[in-house]
Amino acid sequence: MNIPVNLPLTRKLSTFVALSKAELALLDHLHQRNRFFSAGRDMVHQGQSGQAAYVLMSGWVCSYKLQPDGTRQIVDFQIPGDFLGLRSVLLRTSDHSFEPIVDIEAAEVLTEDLLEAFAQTPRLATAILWAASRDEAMVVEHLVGIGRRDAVVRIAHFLLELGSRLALVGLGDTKGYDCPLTQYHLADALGLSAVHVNRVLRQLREAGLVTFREGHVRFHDLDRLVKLADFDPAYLDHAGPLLK
Amino acid sequence: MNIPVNLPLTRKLSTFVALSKAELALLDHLHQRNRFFSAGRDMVHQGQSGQAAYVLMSGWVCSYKLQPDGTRQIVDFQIPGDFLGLRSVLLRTSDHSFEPIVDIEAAEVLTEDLLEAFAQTPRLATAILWAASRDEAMVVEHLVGIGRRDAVVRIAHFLLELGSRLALVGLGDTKGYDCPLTQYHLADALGLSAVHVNRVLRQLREAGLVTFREGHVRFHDLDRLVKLADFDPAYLDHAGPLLK
DNA sequence: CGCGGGATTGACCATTCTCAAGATGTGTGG
DNA sequence: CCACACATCTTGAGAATGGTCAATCCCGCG
Repeated sequence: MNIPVNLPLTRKLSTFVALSKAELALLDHLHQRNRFFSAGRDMVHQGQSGQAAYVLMSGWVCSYKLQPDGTRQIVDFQIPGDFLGLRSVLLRTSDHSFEPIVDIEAAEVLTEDLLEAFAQTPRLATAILWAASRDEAMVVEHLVGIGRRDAVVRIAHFLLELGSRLALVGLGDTKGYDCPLTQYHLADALGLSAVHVNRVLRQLREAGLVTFREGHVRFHDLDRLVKLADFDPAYLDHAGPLLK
Repeated sequence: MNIPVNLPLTRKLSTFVALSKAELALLDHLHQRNRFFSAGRDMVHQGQSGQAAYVLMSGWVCSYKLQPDGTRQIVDFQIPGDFLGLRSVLLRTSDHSFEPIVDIEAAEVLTEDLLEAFAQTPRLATAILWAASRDEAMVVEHLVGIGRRDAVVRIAHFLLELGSRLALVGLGDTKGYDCPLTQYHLADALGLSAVHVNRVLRQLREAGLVTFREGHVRFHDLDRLVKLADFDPAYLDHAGPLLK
């Protein structure tokens, strides 16, 4: 019996807790029921029916809220290794929609399996709750960004945060990463207009800091970019206590 | 043995679940260790030491994050009946600070007491998790507001949301409510400058919609204000499933 | 070849910010 | 009781960040 350690979720959690063989096997077990969703077609889990959560295996998803006036605000992006609708199991979910940005593969996690896993290994439960708490910290950081950072810093910060998250699951490094988002996605996430996103991206590119183009993000001068964005990945690490 | 039903938390939870005598007593038990904090003096629970949560009994608190450049973003306000640092018990807390806006009274909740209460009455646990989930929904709504609403709608929406929350614990009605916030608080919460907050408040006042003055908020034309702000309290109610 | 989604760019506009000057009110020390 | 410091609120003038509208380009696809 071989235990895959290449699942993105496993990889992510392993960064923070050294998981035992049994725990790895349990995680693997949670990844049995794979499902596929098409880009652009909303996969809304709401209320009664949405008793299941998913772990994103490949592809990108965004969770967003639509305004009465037609504009939308993207609350968060999910990348491989992230949960979708975890809160609808643990707590009760808030009412936003999920839209796959590209075709995705996701493992359906049954509530009962998850709870059983929790009961069997408290360490795994801790690790998963850590992940949930990290998601929350990201939403808060997102709030701060929109409220108190100008467009340039906002976009720089966003690209760096994505990079950190992707690196954690092996989908990026200090050079850059693949990124299927359009400039419209950035605009909806960052509270800007697409036109202005375009202008700021050009500015960052011409300053030799970072390129966002043709599905790739390339860091040209990571140090200067980090300094410009005042990027401190502390809220993503959350290391400390959990390593015990 | 008398069971007080006037605790703000009890009042809040009762709106959504009919609590039994035993559950009411348990809630009462959670409110034994009262503590006081002074306005302006940060009560930061971070990491190791902060194993306790509080239930705010009276007064207002805000949770915020400081930026490297000195500006701050207020993430949320807590009013009587709200938890402070609940996530540091259930999950792991993110790293923002708490500051009492006025002198406050708060009941310290020990982790063990809370977990015991959860074990004894699943219904109470559900109710408390509902409250946590509602807090999260508010942060998301806050994010949407900053990202996609202009200053007038933003402020109108904020004042209405506060009104709804306060009404739930008996501290306000459709006429208005007492509110110790300064215009600087509004600015830091809504991602605006204090000067502009002032101008918008004047505008709302002169339009005969709402007055924010001398520690009071008065709704002059609630219907028109709700319409202007596109205010839909759905995300605050979360009724439905929980009433079963 | 024509169409549609995304990216670009310019010109102009407006919401919101910054700076600055007062006004008002409250608490403290003299 | 007065004077002063300090916090809060107000208002004006000018600047700026970011938005809207509109045209164009590029490219993959049926």
